[in-house]
Amino acid sequence: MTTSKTSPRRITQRRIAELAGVSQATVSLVLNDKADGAARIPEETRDRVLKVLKETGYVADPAARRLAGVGNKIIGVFTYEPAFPTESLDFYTPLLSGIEAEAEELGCDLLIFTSAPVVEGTRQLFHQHNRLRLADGVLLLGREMDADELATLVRDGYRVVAVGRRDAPDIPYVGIDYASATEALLRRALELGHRRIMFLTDARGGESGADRLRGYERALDGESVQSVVHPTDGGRIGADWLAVREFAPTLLVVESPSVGAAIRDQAIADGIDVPTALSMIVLGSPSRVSENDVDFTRLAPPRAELGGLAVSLLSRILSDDDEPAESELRTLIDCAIVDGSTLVAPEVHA
Amino acid sequence: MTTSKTSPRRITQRRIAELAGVSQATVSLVLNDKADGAARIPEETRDRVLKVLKETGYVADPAARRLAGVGNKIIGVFTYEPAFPTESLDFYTPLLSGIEAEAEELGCDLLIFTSAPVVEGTRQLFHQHNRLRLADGVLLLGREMDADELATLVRDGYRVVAVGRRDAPDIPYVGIDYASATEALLRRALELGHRRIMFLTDARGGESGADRLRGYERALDGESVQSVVHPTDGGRIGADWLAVREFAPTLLVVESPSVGAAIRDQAIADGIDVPTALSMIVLGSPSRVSENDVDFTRLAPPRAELGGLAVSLLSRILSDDDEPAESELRTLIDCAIVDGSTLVAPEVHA
DNA sequence: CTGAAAGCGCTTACAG
DNA sequence: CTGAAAGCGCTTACAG
Repeated sequence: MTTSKTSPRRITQRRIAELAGVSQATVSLVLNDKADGAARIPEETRDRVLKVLKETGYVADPAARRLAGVGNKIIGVFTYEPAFPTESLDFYTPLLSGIEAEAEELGCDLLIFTSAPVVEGTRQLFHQHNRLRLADGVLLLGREMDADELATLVRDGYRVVAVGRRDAPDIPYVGIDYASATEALLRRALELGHRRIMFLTDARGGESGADRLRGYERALDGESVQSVVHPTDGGRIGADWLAVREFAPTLLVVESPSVGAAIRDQAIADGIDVPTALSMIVLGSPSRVSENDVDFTRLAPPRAELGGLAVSLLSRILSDDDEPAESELRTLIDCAIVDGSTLVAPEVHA
Repeated sequence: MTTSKTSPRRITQRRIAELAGVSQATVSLVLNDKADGAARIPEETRDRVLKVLKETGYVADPAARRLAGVGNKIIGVFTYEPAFPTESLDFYTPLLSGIEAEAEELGCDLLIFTSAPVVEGTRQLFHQHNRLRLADGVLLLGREMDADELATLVRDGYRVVAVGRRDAPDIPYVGIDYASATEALLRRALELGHRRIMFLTDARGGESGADRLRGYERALDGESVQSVVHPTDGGRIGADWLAVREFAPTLLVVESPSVGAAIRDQAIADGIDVPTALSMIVLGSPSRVSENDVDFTRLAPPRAELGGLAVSLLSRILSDDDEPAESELRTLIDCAIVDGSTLVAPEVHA
């Protein structure tokens, strides 16, 4: 009768009720501070229940609470690529850091959907036995996301927030205003006199890549500039460098920090001085700054802040009393610019 | 009647049953492949249900499953310090990487208990509303853990595995055999002729710190060696370095990689060459190796592997058909030694 | 072979 | 002020 296949008969509200000599419902009421309103529980009873609660160290079964229809303060985190391998670390770690801090602040736990099977390098959100429902809401992280999948999520009533701007309609996000920052940085270069510019873009850039490209184009629009946009997958730096040499720009704009560093090494090796012979701008920052990094003139996206903001947006979406206005559902935050040492005026040729 | 305060009336087994023209129980049976044994469901019915299941993209509510008593493939992860801030990153990241990979392999999600309030730098495991119960089992990560708390966990029937050796009885763990590795490394130094040795220990070392100290002492036992053990909190490197200068060892053993790097900088600044004037051994590795790191002779704990092993031990503990033997519940794995460039024979003085 | 029913532990109207 | 009861969505004996 008292046996159980699971743990040594864990404690329930019914047991607490027995111990305190009240009904199980009363325990629930006390536990959830619903003791005001219609149901006023006398101080004395309340204290008795509270005492037993303390003594036993009881906590309500989250699964049961959830089933009974209350939120359980769990924020799902779905990363489109595995989050902790070293390759992804630079991208995800600062985000997760901000997410963790804000979740802690709000008293939320984080459910990381590692079970989603990886197909062709990308995690599949909807798989049999997915535990999406367990979370009150879900944060979506990744460079690229399938628009149809996002639409399905929203249609099925999941509360989600994407980290990073999304083209897909109806999906709330917090993103970084890469377009403006890129444009501002490029204008600075134009003012210095650069008129021959090459942009080494990241092949798998997603929306944020598109934004950076847009900023680049906006800055150059109407200026008489020789410009080439060259996509790279970061895998064949040698070939990329050859393309750079061939075009011979005075300014090289590189999307990815790691590609930027590799290209600069190539330049040095080829006897081309950066920045005197070739200025460089990088549209991002390595997450872990090591002392010996080149001090690139670059964009410094506030990723930790972004993660935190995504959590708080999601939590407001989930709240009853603080729902965000329509305009707050899709916002961009400013991207800092770091005045590094790799952007100078081009050498003047006769 | 069809309204709901939550999502747009999410789909349930009852709905699936209606659609397929069977009973709700049959849907559950098909879903869980319990269609053999006593209840044989005809292929035709089964297919019909399966078809509807596919079409609707139905997945069972994990909270309800959990409440009904089935495991839900969620592994809880409790970190005694916040996991993602930069300070903790070196310690937690490789562990999480291994944990993530193995969880993915097993089809498990990870529930990170970020909601646990931080008191004096340490997260409190048992707080009101903790969601420990939601996980099938819990992984415990951290340098130091409260023995009483661990005992409570086990007593309350939680299935847990600690990452790192624990003194507390009855608690399963996977740890690293720091004692043997430290001993082996020190013996190597002794063979080279070192007889004046200083050990800069980490103040908050926990069990693994104790193991390293034990290995150190075992190596020196019976040898005629001048030895000093000096604890540091890593905060006052200047003072630590003064202590080193005063004792003037030929070999300095440093527990923490970051302290090791800082001390070496001090040595260089003071004109003391490493390793000719002072050999150094570090009893750990920085998680992120950057090119310009000193190539310390050191221990290289396989942390990612450790994380993965902890997950698989936990999953075996949770399984019905593959429960680990008593002896497998508490195991240590070997720690690699890296032959760096900072350990050489001491200079011979007259 | 399949359906009706109990039960998992909670929350929350609804009666007393 | 408090208790009895319904219901959340499942799983799993137990009857037909």
